[in-house]
Amino acid sequence: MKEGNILASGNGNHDEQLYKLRHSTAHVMAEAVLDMFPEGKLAFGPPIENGFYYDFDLPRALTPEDLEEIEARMKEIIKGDYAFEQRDVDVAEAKRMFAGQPYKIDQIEKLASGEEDEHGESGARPVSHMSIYTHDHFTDLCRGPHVERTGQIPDNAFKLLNIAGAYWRGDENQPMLQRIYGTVWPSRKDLKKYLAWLEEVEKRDHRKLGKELDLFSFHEDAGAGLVYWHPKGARIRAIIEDFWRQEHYKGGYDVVYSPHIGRSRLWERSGHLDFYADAMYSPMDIDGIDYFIKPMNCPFHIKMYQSKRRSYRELPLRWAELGTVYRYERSGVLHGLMRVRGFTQDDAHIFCTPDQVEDEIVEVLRFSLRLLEAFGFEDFKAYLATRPESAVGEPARWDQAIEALKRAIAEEGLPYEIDEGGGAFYGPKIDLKLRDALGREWQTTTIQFDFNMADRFELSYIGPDGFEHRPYMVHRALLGSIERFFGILVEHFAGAFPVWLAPVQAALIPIADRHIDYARQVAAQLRQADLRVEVDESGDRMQAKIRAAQLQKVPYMLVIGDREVESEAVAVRLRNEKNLGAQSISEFVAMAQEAVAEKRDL
RNA sequence: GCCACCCUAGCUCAGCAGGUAGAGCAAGCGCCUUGUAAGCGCUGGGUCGUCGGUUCGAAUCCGACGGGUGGCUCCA
Repeated sequence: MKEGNILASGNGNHDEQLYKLRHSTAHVMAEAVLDMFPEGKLAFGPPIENGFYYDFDLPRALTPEDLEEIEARMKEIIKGDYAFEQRDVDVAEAKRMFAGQPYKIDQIEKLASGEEDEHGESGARPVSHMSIYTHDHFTDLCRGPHVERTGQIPDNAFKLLNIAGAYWRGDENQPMLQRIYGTVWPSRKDLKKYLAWLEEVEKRDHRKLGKELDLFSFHEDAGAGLVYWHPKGARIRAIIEDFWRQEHYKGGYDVVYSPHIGRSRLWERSGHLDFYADAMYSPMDIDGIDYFIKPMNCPFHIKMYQSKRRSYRELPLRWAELGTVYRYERSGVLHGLMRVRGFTQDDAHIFCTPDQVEDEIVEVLRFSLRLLEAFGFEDFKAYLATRPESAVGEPARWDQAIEALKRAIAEEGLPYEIDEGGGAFYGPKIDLKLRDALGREWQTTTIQFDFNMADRFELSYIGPDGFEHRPYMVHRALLGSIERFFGILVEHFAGAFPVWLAPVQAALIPIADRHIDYARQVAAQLRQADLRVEVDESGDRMQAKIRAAQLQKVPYMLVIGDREVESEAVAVRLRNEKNLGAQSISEFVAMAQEAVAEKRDL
């Protein structure tokens, strides 16, 4: 997950300034840290989106109190207004200067040998000189650029945010370093804006809202990463799934169901046991035969394909399934609904002839965008993932498939980036990321070109020539995982779901107990009109009932007192605090149904 | 899995120089019968994540395990 750039200036010069500011602040922080820990070892400290970090190897673990002290020291360095001075040194001098800094020496050697360039990319040319930057008494190996003087860093617009562990060079076999994340902005106002954004992120956290809105839970005593859908969460999920199913039928798909476990031979054949055994749940022994709970649905759909002879005349076959899969995710990566061990893929496999595959991929892209737009998302970006190191299939087929995916993206006019080596072992893929209401990117859709499974299972169809041919497979999930997509929706809407998704669309609020009977009658009528309603029969006063509905983010609050009973009406209040006054039941039904049909907020 | 931190009633949290637990909200009951974001009162509720250790004595100190948070690595 990447944080959105809330300044979103789109101004290249501005970005350059921010880069310098953040990079320079990282250096100032490193100096402050070394002041506190003279024996500390420096690793890398780059600027990043919205801030910077610096990795250190320190004699003890940092505490939040240390951050305050480091910040105070940083302010002094800024006040000192030291110049950032750049110069080039040769390898020998660089090694001398960083003699006590093993990570820097490592970097110098990698640069000198050409093993890595200054971006950490491999295959660079050996260099004889390298750039260093000095300010005050701190020097770092660095290609810059920096601001001219430390005094140009606004001392009231930076903040150290948190401490985290990070492996040296991102390699889990290397030492664990301590990383300090910080943020810095051109002005105090910008910093405040960013901190407010972070607060908003926290407020919308789906784990917090999930609890407050009674949508789902996890149970440590019953297993980590396994989701329990409460009635209200399940209600929303059912709506999503119903909509999904209808759209798929309309889009020329068929919906299928498959088992949750399968014999080991299935997973050997598919290659999953070779490539992903570590991430699969351990086998269970049934009558002396190993069965695995499924980490993917594809082998099952393949078995169905094989259930009879296929003709080119019935292709493409588009089989979709809301298939729940289980994967053993390492404990440290679990995160609310976003990363779980049991989840439901909105999966589908398309079996087609080689000359159909490109059209199919274009159509899947189109279909996916249409589906996601229905949930209120508008901003998408594509990522084209190419051949990973451990892959099957000849490079020529990969190249051909990648070209096909490129053409599909071009046809939809989507902006895209190449994700080098990010493909699945069985084929390249297009991932879609959407941007949510806070500007954050989330990966949902994945469309994978798979020319491996069909080979492994020796799939075939009879062509017009009467001979057997190998079909191509496209593997796709559009919402991704239903659990994760639901979490994204919760955060995107901050729990205030549009009417069509709201688990309770209207809260009926009788002012006094004598209005309860009428409220129940109204509720029955609304249910007949396919609206989801609840009558608040608690002993609370009206104000408290409104507050309760408001906190539950119920779109419509229907207040019922003597006047409404008398005139067979309801007094409509919206969750945005607008008061629409009295409406007849049919008026309200028409309004609510329209909001549902148009998938509107209210 | 790795580093750091955290785990006290359903929820949010207080209790931190070790002397066997509190608040607000929620819940149950009662009073009030109410007009657009919290009416009042009473009551019940916790083997302080689990196990082990130190101690006369542990929610409080130490260790292991489980779960979580922020990152790193990983993500078919």
